[in-house]
Amino acid sequence: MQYWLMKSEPTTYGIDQLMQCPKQTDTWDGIRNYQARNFMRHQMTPGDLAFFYHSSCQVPAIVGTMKIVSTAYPDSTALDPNSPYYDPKATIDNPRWFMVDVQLQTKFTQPITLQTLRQDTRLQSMLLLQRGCRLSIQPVLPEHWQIILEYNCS
DNA sequence: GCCAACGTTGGC
DNA sequence: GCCAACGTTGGC
Repeated sequence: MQYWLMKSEPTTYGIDQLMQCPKQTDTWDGIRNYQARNFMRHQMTPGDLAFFYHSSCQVPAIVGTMKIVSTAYPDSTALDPNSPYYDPKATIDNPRWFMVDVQLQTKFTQPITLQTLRQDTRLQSMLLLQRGCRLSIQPVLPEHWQIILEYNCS
């Protein structure tokens, strides 16, 4: 069982959209970065938990938690010419990109902002906080997971 | 909107 | 396989 952090721009797909889905479950599609894809393909397991992170917005923040509820399978948006995530190099036989299903677990009453995370010296080694880290799916250490969750109780 | 940092592409 | 050029991410 592993912990993750998954980024999304709220103007494209925010936590409220996930909340409104049937069973609060949806596909996490559109990942077009090999490192992020490989995490999904080879390391994510149903039952893993992930932070939902809002990026490229006024207040970048962790806004809730999700559960991974499927293994990785081909990302259909890569095959759809009408999708903004269309990739002409993807084929049925060689899908190139993958996605997983996620289910919303909790939406935090207060977003835990990037600024808050940066101020906590215990979190200094988090990938998210490293200079220039653009990885949109990244592992989170169990101790970091716990520390961050405590912010939701205070 | 700026720009630093990073990832990808493609010629050689 | 190198690396310059280009595209993207994402905080500020």
